[in-house]
Parts: sequence; C-alpha cells; structure tokens
Amino acid sequence: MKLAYVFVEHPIHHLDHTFTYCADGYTLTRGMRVQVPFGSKTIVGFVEKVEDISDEEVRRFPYTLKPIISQIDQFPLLNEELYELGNWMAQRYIAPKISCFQCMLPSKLKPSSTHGSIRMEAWVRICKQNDTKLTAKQQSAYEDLQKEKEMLRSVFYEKWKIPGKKLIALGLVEVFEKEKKAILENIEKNKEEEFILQEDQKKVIAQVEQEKHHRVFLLHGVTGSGKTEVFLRLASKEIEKGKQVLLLVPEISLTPQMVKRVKQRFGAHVAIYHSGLNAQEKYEQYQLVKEHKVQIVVGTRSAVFMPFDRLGLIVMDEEHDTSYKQDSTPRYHCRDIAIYRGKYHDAKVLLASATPSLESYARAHKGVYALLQMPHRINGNFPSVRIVEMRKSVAKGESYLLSDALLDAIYDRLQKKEQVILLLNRRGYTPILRCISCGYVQMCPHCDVAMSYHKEEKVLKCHTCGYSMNVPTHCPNCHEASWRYLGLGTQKLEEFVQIKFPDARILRMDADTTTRKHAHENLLKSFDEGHADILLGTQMIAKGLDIEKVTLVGIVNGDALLNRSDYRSAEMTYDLLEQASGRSGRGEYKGEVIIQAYDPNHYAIQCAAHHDYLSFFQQEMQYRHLTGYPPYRYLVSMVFSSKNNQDVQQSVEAAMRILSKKENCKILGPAQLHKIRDEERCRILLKGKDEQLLIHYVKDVYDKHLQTKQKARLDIDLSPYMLD
DNA sequence: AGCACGCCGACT
DNA sequence: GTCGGCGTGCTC
Repeated sequence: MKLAYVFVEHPIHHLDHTFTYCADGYTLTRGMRVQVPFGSKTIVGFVEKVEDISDEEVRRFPYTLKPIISQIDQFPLLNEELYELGNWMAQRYIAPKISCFQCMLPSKLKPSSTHGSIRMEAWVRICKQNDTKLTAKQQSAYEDLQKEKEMLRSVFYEKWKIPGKKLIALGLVEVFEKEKKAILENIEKNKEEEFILQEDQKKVIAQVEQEKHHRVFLLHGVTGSGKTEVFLRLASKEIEKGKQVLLLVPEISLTPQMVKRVKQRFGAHVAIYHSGLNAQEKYEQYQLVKEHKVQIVVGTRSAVFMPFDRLGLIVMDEEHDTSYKQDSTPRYHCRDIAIYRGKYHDAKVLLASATPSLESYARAHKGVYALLQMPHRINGNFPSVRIVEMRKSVAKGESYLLSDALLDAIYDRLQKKEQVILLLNRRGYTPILRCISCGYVQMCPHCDVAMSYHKEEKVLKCHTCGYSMNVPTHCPNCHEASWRYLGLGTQKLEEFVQIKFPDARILRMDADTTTRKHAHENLLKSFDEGHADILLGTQMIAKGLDIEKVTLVGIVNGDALLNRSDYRSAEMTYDLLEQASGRSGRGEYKGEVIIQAYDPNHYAIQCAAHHDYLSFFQQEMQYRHLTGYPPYRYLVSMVFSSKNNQDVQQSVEAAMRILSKKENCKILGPAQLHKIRDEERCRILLKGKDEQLLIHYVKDVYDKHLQTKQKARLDIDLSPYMLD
C-alpha cells in the first residue's frame, strides 16, 4: 500500500505532525496539496512524504487508514530550498510547520480550505481546417486567428463578434480555458547614463561588486544620499548576469516613488508584491517570478518567499523598520529569511538604512557584515534642527500644543507658500477621559487601556481592540457629570492648527483617515500636488516621503516614545526623529526641523538633532550593555493567555519550574500584562547570549505545555519588538 | 480549528 | 419527560 504523510491545514500546535493516509492510485510527491477526510470534514493537506509498505505493516497500524479524496496539484508548490526554509522557520520560531508553508505561498496556493480558485480565462483557437465556404467577414476572422494562433475570447469577439460566433458554431474554432496571467506593463525605460553618480555612490557600488560570493552588507546612508540609485545600479548588473533581484521595502503604499523609479528603470521586468494586492493579483505576480517572466521583485515582507531559483541580490531598504517583523505566527523577521536565502543562493544581501537597527550596526561593527557608508546628502545640506523645551515655553504661557517657535515657523512657511509636515504620534482627539470630581478614567471594558475620545464620531474608542462606546453622561464611579479631556491626539491638533491658521489647507493622515484602500496614496498625492499646506499625522508620515516643497517638519511630541518602558524606546525615538527630519528640505530649499520635547537633553533627541548616528549608537550600546539587552543578549518572549487567569497562572508556574533549572540564561518575570480583548496575559522573558540555547529552553517549556494539556495559550516570540 | 459526544437546567 | 447549554477530547 502506498502511504502519504500529510500535514493538515489547521495551524494549531497540537496538530503539528503528519497524518497518514492511503495514497493508492495517486502519484504524489512532497509539497503537493491533497484533499483528505479529517474527522467529519474534508480539508486540505500538504504532502510531506510518500512511502510504500507491505500489507503486513498496514495491519500493524493502530487505526484504519482513510484514503486521500483527491489530488489538488500536479506539481510540488515548493522547491527543495523553500521546503527546507519552512522546516527551518518552524524550528527557529517554534511555529506549526503548516503555518510556515502557508505564509510562504500566495493565498490561492496556500494549503488551506479558504483559498479561492485560480481564475481562468476563455481563449479561442482554430481546431479544424476550413473546408467550407465562408463569408468574407468570416474568412477574415478565420485568417486573423490563424495568424495569431490563439486569442482571448473577449478580444476575438471585440473584433469579430458575429462572424466569430459563427465560426465557433461551425466547429472551426474552439474555446478553451487558460489560467489568467498578469499583463506586463510596457514602460519607457530611463537610461542609466542620465544619472551622474556621486563619489559615495561609486565607492559603495564598487565595494559590493568586488565581493563575488554571499556576503551581508550594511549600507548606512543618510536620507537623501542617493541609496535608491545604488540599488538600481547593483540590480541591473545582476540582471545582466542572468540573476534575479529582490528589493524589499517596509510598505509599498508609503514608497510610491521607489516603485515608480524601479519601473522606469526595468520596465516590464518588475513584479510588485505587497499586502494591498488581492489574491488573484498576488497569484499572478507569484507566477511571473516562477516562470521567469520578471527578473526583479519589489515587495514587502512576504515577498521574501518568492520562488526565485537564481537570486543574485537581495536589497532590504529601511532595514530597521519594524514592519519587517511579522507579529503573528510564525513570528519571523524578514531579515533572517533574507539572509538565509542569500546564503542558499550565494547571493549578496544589502541591508540599507539611514538609522540602522542596533543589531545590524553592531554586527557590521564586529565585521560580521561589511559596513558601507554614504554620509553625504546629494543636495549638500542637512536640515537645521531646533529643539524647543516645552517645560519652559509652557511656563512662559505659550500653548502646550504648539510653542510660539513652531507657530512662527509655520506662519513663515505659509507666507512663502512652502509646505509643512506636523508629526504627532497619537491619533484620536484626546487620549484620556477623566472625571474631574473623582479622577476616574474611562477604561476599555475588554482591555486594560484608557479609552480615547474621537471628536468627529463623538465616541470613545479603544486603540487596542477597536471597541467603541458613547461618552457616558455621568461618571460611573461618582455619578457627577463633569468630564475632562486630557492629552492630545491628531484630531485635536488639527482643530487647533485650523483655528490658528484659518486659511491653511490641512490634511490629516492617521489610521482613521487611511482605512480605505488607496487612501494613503491619495492623501500623499494630493499633498505632493500642492492641494494642502500642512500635512499632519502619526508616524506613518515619517517614512519615505519625498516632497520637494516641504521645508518645515514639526515634531509635536518628540519625547513621547521615550516615556515607554520598552528597552527600545530610545532607539525608536531616534529613528522617528531622524526619519521625520529627513522629510524636510529634500528639494532645493533649505529645510528646517523643530522638535518639541519635555526632556530635550536626552541623548536620543540630542543625537537626532545633530544627525549623529554614531554617537547615538555608542551611547545606546552602553545602555544595552549595562542592562544586558540586545544586541548583547538575545531575547525570547513567552506569553501565556486565557480568559481565565487561573489557567494562566497554572501554566506560568509550570513554565517557571522548568526554567529555574536552566543555566546560562536569565529569566525576567513573570510579568502580568494588561488585559486585551478580555484575555488575561502573563509574560516570561528569557535572556541569554546563546540564541540556540534559548530556543531549546523555550521548546522544552512548549513541549511540556502541550504534554500536560495546559488550558492557557502560549505565544512564543523570538526577538520580540514590543515589550510593553 | 471544527465538531461530536456527553452530562445538567428551563421548557413544550 | 425532552431540547439544548457549552465543557472535554479527538481528528490518520
């Protein structure tokens, strides 16, 4: 009997092993999808292994084998490389194998029941030689098709509706189905010679070029130093060699300029891959790569799993960006995958950023990665940065929203018809609603988070779970009817700026104004075209924007991120300030940045003001060294959660018993986290120098957690990003 | 993840 | 006396 060992579609830890089916009558290999009976349902499975066994051995099975219902694929979906990558991810991130395979494939190919079918198109072709008398029109249609060999039926009908139908009726032409394919745009290409390279650029290109084998490079290039042109040059050299290129970006919708430039340079050889595409579009782009119709892919995190087979270069732009980390199972970091694939293909991996992650820069410092530098702006001038100490300005009676210095600067730009960006890292109107008489703060009933007041909708919203409610008329605690709105969100800032500058045209960009599909692009386009004077928003406006007429960036609350308990808060503050100030003065006008802060002497703010990454790096490294955080140590987080706190505590105690016996690692916690969506949560953090060892320890806890049938859920995160 | 099986409350 | 609540356990 032929056996198939199959992973089932449910990404559940306790189903993370193969199920055995009878595969008699099928020709299966690893990586094909099949339909199998599972309990009382029919689901999709993913073949891991096929084996022939004797009848004797069949009888020894403790259960009767069910037969496979049908075969979905004729060819394996994943090649050897990607299959091994899936296995590697499953063990590294302690995730169900099927979840790793699922995240590598576009949803139409995912081993899961919810995938849509692949869309087909009707085509026509000649199926019988003409032996009858045709009308003149029919004859022309026949000859046209003969010349074209085959045509889309819709195109054929458009040209030859009536004679075409007649030819089909006569049996001379047949209709057949073909998979719908992406249409490659044909764009006029720009010549490379049109761009004259700077010295920095030439040097970096030469350094990468001279390395013939796999190597990870870290390109530290300030904003506006011309990194994109370097990427394009290196890419075109790889393509000339017959290699493929992957260009990773944090979010496509925020980098339309990048996409545009790559398209201009490589014309029809580009695939674009990001979360904004629908299932059909993703599938089509995926097939383009598989069939070698394109040589270069520009894409977000998930594009790192594209079916390349001769990769020459992977570029990861803005390598520090947090969106490269997936925050659902499998919680992989795109950088890890990029380096894994780079090794496999003997390809070069170029990580690039104006504000590299501490991990990457430390590795480059140690020589693990090759460090490349581009310290000069092409237009030569950095924006000047001014820090406003809010404690002083408020004491002088100035507004606590915008200081006089910032107001004056905005006024000045409006006069000159230049544009302004205002950054405030908090959406909504006011983040806190507090009762004046008793101090009660309205919390979300499902999460331990204060409700945020949104004035436009006149409701309270929870920014964690999305729950919304009306403002209670009376305080639930003391029954007084006196609320005070505390804090500052983008809605309130917009209202305030509009009062101060009644004639200014303001665009607000935050999670509330960008829910619609092309809202991002439309807002940015509108601002770029000069339909507004002030762009105001959360950190989503700090990334990648390249708008010439912006000469003032105002950061309303520069140290807001610093007050968080997260060990990365200084790094995130530095990144945000540096990236935001990079938006100012990109054109020919001199740019200015004003940072409002309550703690202006913090090194993150001081270093950002002086564009001094190296100094920030050194000071932050000292702090990380002292506290034993990455890059000096690795972290793994285990979060236990359940609606029932006793289940959580029981699992935590069991985990602590196991961990207390382990050596060469430090245990932080257990720490009770705030409730989310009615779930109690508790975290244990493991810290140590040996990443593999930590993974082993956690795997141990996880295995015992499953064995003892603990009720709480266990979420494991290797090198977690958010710790508060 | 689903879903069937199983043991205790308010109903025709 | 039954319909149905969701707690527990299994799926090749």
